[in-house]
Amino acid sequence: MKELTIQQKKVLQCIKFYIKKTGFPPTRADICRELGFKSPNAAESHLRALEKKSYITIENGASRGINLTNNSAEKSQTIPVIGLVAAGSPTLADENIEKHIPYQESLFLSEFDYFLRVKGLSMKDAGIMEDDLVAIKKTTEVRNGDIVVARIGDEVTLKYFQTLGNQVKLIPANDDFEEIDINKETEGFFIEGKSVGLIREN
Amino acid sequence: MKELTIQQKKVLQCIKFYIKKTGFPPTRADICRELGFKSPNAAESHLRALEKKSYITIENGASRGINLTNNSAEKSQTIPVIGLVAAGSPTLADENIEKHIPYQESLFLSEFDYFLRVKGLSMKDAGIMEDDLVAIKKTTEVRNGDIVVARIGDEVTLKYFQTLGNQVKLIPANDDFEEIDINKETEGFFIEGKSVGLIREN
DNA sequence: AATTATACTGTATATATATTCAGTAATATT
DNA sequence: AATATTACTGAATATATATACAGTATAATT
Repeated sequence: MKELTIQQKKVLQCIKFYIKKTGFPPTRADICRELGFKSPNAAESHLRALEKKSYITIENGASRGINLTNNSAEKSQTIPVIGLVAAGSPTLADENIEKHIPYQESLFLSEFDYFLRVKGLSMKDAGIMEDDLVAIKKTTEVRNGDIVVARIGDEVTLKYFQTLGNQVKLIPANDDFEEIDINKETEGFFIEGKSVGLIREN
Repeated sequence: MKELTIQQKKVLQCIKFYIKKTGFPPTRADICRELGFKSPNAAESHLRALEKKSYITIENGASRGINLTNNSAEKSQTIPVIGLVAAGSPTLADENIEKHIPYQESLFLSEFDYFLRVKGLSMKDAGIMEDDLVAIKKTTEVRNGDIVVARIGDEVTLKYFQTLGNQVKLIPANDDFEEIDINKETEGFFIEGKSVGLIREN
């Protein structure tokens, strides 16, 4: 896939936007209007360049005969899967990302930012098993009873959240694990987000 | 939403197909070619009828200025959710279907046919909780250890599958529930399918 | 019985549109 | 130093296209 110039990218974006807005591709004149060109040939040349680099195909002679190729078509949105084993904050940095999976906006009731791959069985009684993917929404606003991603220093865990005053309890859903009691203000303590859903691939 | 005539449906289908094929809407002449009309006005009148019934919008003066409305746009594929409480086989009959949810082909590793809404906690230790949606693949080919949808008469349950010879064990993942021992040939006993995944909406 | 909607054919035409040709200018590549 | 690529303006034009108008015919609605 050949790289596009800045102007070519603009034209490609313009085409995508126009199709989204109207349902059909733009004419040369439409592109000129959108991007401020004064000659239809400006659009024409860019289109031919995009065609040459196979971001679009052009049906010759047809009006609005522009077709986005698979390459340039908006990829179906994907969402990252992050391993819980990773030390430190579950960041979206590349090294923490296990893979990307296709994502459907309306999959869960709430929006979410990434999937966390669960390690261990500390939330077993909440039906969260090893290797499950927990959908995490990045937020610090969590309520008692929420299942949260908490970080203490480099340690990241998934636990029930329970608070009273300045004291926070991180409660596992498994008798074999110990509850964690911590002060809200403790250095290195953060609530990274909360669980809004789960998927399991058998 | 007003009903369409047979011809109008054909024209609408033709538009959808044309867009899928080429990436842009058809001209009046294109529609005539596809449907065998001899006058562009045949297409024109149908388009105006579709516009009137708000299946499409037409941008006047623009070539190929046809835009499918939300109503007529292809709905993203959905998959049915069936309540486990339903007596009898979990059929795809309307009365058993709780709702449809958007479905992404590649959501799980295996294909599946429907989601089963879980009632009760008999599979709790397998991390399957009340109201979870278990992705079910319709099949009778199941292996020891699979989580299966079994039906005995009118009773439908989700259990671990274990077999030896002609004897089948349906094993719950919860000590509070009893294992079911049954002969493969028992009248009214069926394996409806097996679990291939799970999603939970918090 | 009169009107309206459906379902076309056939002709005509203004204009929307693709596309070519002739330039200019800056930058990158060979 | 010569050539190609990018990035346009500006003008011209063949043709692709929407769309109006004049009909014909059948079925549905009022």
